[in-house]
Amino acid sequence: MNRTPSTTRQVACEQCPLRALPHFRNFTDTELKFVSSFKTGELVAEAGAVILSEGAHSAHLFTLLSGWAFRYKTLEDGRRQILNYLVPGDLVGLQGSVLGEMEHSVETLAPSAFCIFQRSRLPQLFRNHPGLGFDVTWLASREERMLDENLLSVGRRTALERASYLLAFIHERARSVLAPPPARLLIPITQQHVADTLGLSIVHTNKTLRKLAARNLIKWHDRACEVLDVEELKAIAGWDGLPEGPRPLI
Amino acid sequence: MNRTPSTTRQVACEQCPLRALPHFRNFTDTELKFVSSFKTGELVAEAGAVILSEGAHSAHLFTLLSGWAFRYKTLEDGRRQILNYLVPGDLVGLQGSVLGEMEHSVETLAPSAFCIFQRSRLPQLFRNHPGLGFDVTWLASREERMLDENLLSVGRRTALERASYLLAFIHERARSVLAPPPARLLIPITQQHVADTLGLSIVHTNKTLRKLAARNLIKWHDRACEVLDVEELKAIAGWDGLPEGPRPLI
DNA sequence: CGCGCACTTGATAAATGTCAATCTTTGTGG
DNA sequence: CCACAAAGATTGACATTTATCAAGTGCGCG
Repeated sequence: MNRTPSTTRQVACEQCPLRALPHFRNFTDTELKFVSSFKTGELVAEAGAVILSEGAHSAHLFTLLSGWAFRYKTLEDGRRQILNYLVPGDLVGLQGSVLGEMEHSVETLAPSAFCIFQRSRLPQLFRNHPGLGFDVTWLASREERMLDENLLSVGRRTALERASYLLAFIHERARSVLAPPPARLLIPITQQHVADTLGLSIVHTNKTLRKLAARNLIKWHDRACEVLDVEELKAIAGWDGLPEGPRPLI
Repeated sequence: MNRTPSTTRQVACEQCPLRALPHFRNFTDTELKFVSSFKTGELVAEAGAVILSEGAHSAHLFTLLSGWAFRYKTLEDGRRQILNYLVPGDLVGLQGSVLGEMEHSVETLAPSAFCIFQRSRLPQLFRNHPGLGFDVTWLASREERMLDENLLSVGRRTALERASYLLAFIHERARSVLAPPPARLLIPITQQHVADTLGLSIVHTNKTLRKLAARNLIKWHDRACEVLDVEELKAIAGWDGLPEGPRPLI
């Protein structure tokens, strides 16, 4: 789970395939130019790579360009809580700005590429591009809303509701950043990931997922989950879905 | 639980008693002047007042000036999850910026006063005072870190650990914004609040709190909790405490 | 081929929830 | 000043959910 990632050359933001999606708001040329200069490189990693590590200092912020990853924290005895998942376009590492030391880790779920930004240039971003500064805040606020919902889920939903919410949630997030919606969307997670997100044991998670599968709402593949009926999952969880207008991409 | 709050006249930020505390970073005169003009009024409310309501549109941001409050979400059938607590200096309402509609509610726990800001003037803040813009992001990021820890707690800590963490957490936060540390600090919550924060039933919460009381770590008063031994609570939870450097106050 | 990892499953244990009373404190009205 | 109501806290008995333990299956890969 700790293979070394590698850094490669930069691809210009102006040609970023993500940016073309309707999901992301249009940037002005000036903004785009700055973001492009803000980006200092790319990080390519295979599945299971730890990109950021709890307790470590990191000089970087990352935006997931392609692939899948997740944020998590652990207790001393190894208990792990997954906090959220990253889909392409998600910015991560901002939390470290508060004191420089990361309080959570980030690990990839699949081969992934990240854009690398220098944390030290953030003040410059705020100074020269107030609109982008606002966007960063907007993204932080959006992450907070997702955490609120996850907390509600773990604290107050039943095991079946939690699992339904989680899979619907990830599915919706991934859908929104996939160019041509693929025929089948396989979420590359194991049941251990699901368990660590829901705050359940792996055995109980398995039994819960089987119930969803028995109702034809999901299909479990090897190390991957396919959502067959998002609407029914959302209904079980009592969740309305993500309020999605276009969002900034930094 | 729904008494009408009332709005009163403004008190200048330059004389804000909070700002004098070492806990808050110093602002330049220009920054202070802007913040003061950014503030358009004050909201005074008694205990149990709903300041922001899930689903509603709010044109305002609030900073808690004095008192206590909490953020929460509810499911349709009434299950409630408390997301975090507000102590003086905390900014709330930013989340609504993402789409205008609040996705959580805010309610007071004690007689409280809030500074009122116009959400519509946020862009001006970012444009004219990049440092303050960065501060807003910093605050959002800090809130996210607290949520991460709460989520870890609810998802992976045992009932006793959760209760220990929560009380130590609230106690530390309140301590840091109290001018002369008072001899006794009474946290004005009911066991129902604790239950809704920890994701436990009220009965089990009661039994858990009694264990902590039996060990002389806390003392439960009428509608209030007094922490007697923070360090031991932190040890039980395996929590290191808040990394507290000075923070901005907006 | 055999090992490791993910996934399954049944039996049992432990944690937590629900129900139903009781008790205490506080506030209110007579 | 007392009676009473309401809200919060407490407790025991019991039900349900979830965790743990222990095996097994199947598949991919060296």
